[in-house]
Amino acid sequence: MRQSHLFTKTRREAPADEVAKNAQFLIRGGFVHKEMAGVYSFLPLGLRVLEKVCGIIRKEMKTLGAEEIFFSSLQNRVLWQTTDRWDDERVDNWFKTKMKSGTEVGLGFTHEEPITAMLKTHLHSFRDLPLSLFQIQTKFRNETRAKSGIMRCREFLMKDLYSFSRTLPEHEAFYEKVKGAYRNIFDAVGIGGETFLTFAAGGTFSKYSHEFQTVTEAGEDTIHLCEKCRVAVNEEILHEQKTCPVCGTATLTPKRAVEVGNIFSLGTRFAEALRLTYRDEGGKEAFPIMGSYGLGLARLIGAVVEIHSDSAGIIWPRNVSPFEVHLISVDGGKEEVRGVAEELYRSLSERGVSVLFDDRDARAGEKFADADLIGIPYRAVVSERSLKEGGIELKERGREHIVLVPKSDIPTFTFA
RNA sequence: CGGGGUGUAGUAUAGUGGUAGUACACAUCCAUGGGGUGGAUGCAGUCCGAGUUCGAUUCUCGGCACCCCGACCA
Repeated sequence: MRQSHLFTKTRREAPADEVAKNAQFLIRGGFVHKEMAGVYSFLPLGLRVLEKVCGIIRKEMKTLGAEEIFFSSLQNRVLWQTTDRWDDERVDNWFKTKMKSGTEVGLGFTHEEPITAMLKTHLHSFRDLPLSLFQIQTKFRNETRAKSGIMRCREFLMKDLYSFSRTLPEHEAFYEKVKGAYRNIFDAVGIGGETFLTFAAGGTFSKYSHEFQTVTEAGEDTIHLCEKCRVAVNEEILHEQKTCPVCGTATLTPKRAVEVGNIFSLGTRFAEALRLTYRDEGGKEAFPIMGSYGLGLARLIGAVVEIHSDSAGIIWPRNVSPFEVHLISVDGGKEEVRGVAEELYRSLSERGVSVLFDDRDARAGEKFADADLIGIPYRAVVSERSLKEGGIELKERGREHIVLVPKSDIPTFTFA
């Protein structure tokens, strides 16, 4: 893409009303736009990052055998009354509104109810199980206080996955597989090293639920980390779990962290309340055992920015970068320099390399500063100087080392 | 939800009970062309409402919005 066609502009200064690094860089770079407190829209660069993250998630969901769906945001009040989750006394972060008729509807903050209810139409036999469904969809939560930039929003994208199993061992096996899938996702987006499986408050059907907490000062939870086992205990259950659940040590280090994902065992609570049953091998009526697995996309992106950035801007991990290469033409209007840059842009594009081509009529310093802010991992510079020295300069974002690639290598050059 | 704070141009900020200033951005021009270049000219603003006052962007009250701390976070 030509940067001259990119409608977003970078900003030199961070907005006065953002303190979180993730929001400051994402807004300065033109990735997102703030609509109101806790509500952010995605702009072209941000959307490209989002699509990369979605791609990584979809791949892992596919490996799990989950099928993708896309449910509505508007929710039927009767459904949620059935499970006793409509009352504001029970769930206080609902956004509710009314139809013209006066009938109340809710904006979904999660989707156990509608998905369970839908399956009454499609799930009848043990042969239909196990089954897992996921979506990447907008959730609404009426937070009393939005904070930490894009980390705690009132409207946000969530990947939510729901599993339906016949037996407890079958459920537990899937639950463990999801842990592995989540690990792969965090590794792929570049926060695997800072993200820890964390034991948190369970519920009716299990002693614990599991959270995936990414250690960062921008987080709002406190976890107690066992450095050896690389698992943690959420402070909220520290009164009942004072030691590492894996090795038993009491030497735990408190850390600030953000919950990027969580997984729950739900048992038959929703299936029973909504009367979702199937016929088992013996022809008897049975309830499927459910699990629910969430992953906040904006939080994930926010956490990546918090971890992968320096004073100049973002340093995107390759897998989530909006483009693979930032090609900068420092031509000052000189035809021969521009010609080489255009040739390189065409050559890379033809080979399927995604390139942000800074073809703007701007000075070198401004282009470099923008490139550092936007944070694409590879930077290629074509200039009169580089051509005189023999070719094109290549540099990795976040590193000082520059290599010179001969112009003749352009048609075949690949990034390591 | 409790406590605290802030609303001035597209952005970041200064200031004043009496014509609102600076920087960046933007527009035009000249010079320049490897780390946000120099210069000239131009465009653009006091959150909304009420009150006090001869006069309010400034003071008072109300509203709205935003931020921070805490509580909350199926």
